[in-house]
Amino acid sequence: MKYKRIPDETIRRLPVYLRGLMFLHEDGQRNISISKLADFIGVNSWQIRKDFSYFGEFGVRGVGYEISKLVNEIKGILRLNVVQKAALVGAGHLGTAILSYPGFGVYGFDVTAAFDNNPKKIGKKIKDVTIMDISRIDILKKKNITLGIIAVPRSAAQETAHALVKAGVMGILNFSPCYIIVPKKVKVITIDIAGYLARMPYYTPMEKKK
Amino acid sequence: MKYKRIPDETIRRLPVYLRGLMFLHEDGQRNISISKLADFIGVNSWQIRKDFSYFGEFGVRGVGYEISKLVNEIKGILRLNVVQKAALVGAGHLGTAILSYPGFGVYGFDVTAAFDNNPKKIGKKIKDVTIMDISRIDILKKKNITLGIIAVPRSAAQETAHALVKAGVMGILNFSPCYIIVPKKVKVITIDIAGYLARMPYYTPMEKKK
DNA sequence: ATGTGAATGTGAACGCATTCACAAGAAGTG
DNA sequence: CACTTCTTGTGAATGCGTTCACATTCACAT
Repeated sequence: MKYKRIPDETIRRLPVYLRGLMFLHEDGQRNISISKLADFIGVNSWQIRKDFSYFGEFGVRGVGYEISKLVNEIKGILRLNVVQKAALVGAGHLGTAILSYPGFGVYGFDVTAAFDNNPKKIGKKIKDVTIMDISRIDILKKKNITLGIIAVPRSAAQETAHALVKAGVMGILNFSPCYIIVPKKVKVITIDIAGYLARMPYYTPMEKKK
Repeated sequence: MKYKRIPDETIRRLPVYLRGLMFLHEDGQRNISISKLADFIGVNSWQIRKDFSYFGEFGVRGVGYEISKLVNEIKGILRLNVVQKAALVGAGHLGTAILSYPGFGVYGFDVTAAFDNNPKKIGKKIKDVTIMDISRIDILKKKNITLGIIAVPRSAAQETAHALVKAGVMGILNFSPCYIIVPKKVKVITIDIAGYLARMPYYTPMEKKK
């Protein structure tokens, strides 16, 4: 394999592959061919093969892949083979859903800290995590937490991001529907939940009224 | 303007532009230049201009854009200028968060129905929406609801999708971390919340332990 | 040993989206 | 009215990612 720049799109797809493989493994499957995997997760087989080829040869020609090996390889690439700790800011409805969501654990994440600025919420426990006052955010440094999740109202998003960065966070998952400014070294991924739905009507032309 | 196929990526970005423009309008701004808008939402100015150019000329050369006009144009393209009704399936933590989330209203969506299969939840009200038993999903046809939001556990996602399609839904926003099979005419967008976070460690190399 | 079938891995071709460079148009100034 | 400045709109170039076609490798059967 020659060296080639790895497309961002490939990185975006790796968690999808990983997820599918882990579910298959849970169901008791041990080996799989790419075309079966492709059908299971709904992408093209050549796409998966190409994506893997950037990182090495994980399968055996003519035979297929050992799922557990593949899972470990992808985890290694994404650095998910160690537990990654994350902190949540904003314990509203969305924040609560995030703390209760089992999906993060699947990828090896542990949301181990939560903050809010509403005194009524401070001290409450959601799934083993006690909500702390936002002023105590510096604790992240001590706890060695480098990932932050923003689930605050839009108006507070920028200052929250700033506080997280100051507390040593290197990656931010931002659920506020706005652009936030951070130092270049910090990676931000913004998810505008409603924005995804907003594309839908474009693809689903209205039924005509009869 | 010659006709050109419209890139999917352009459609993906339109809600981002729309969101930014609406917020600026709320703040009292009436006119704007693309470069200002680009700074505000964090993309390149030529990207926005190119995206707009697929649909026509919305601005005045040398002058700029009238925000309200631009908002209407984009809403028109995305078919968001009429209220779009959506139905939620799964009233767990995530479902509750979605029902309470103000962001959908910004784009003109109204989540007007909610379903669950847990008898304990049936009849409860969350933000004016009463949760119904999933068996009553056929009501969507009568109510003319053509968008569905899936917030059920992964194991129930496929059957939920099937039920939604049978009830006449043409677009599905799927929060279950799995691929779901639907007829070709139905548009599915899957959001694996944790999957976004899973990319993060790749971009944020671990700090070395000292 | 040899042939057949099955699956992987990858260079090359292709196509699409981003980026660039510049023409076109509007307003303000002297 | 000429000139400058500002900003939009777009054809063309570039570059990146997807798709293809096929060489490669392994297992198994005979």
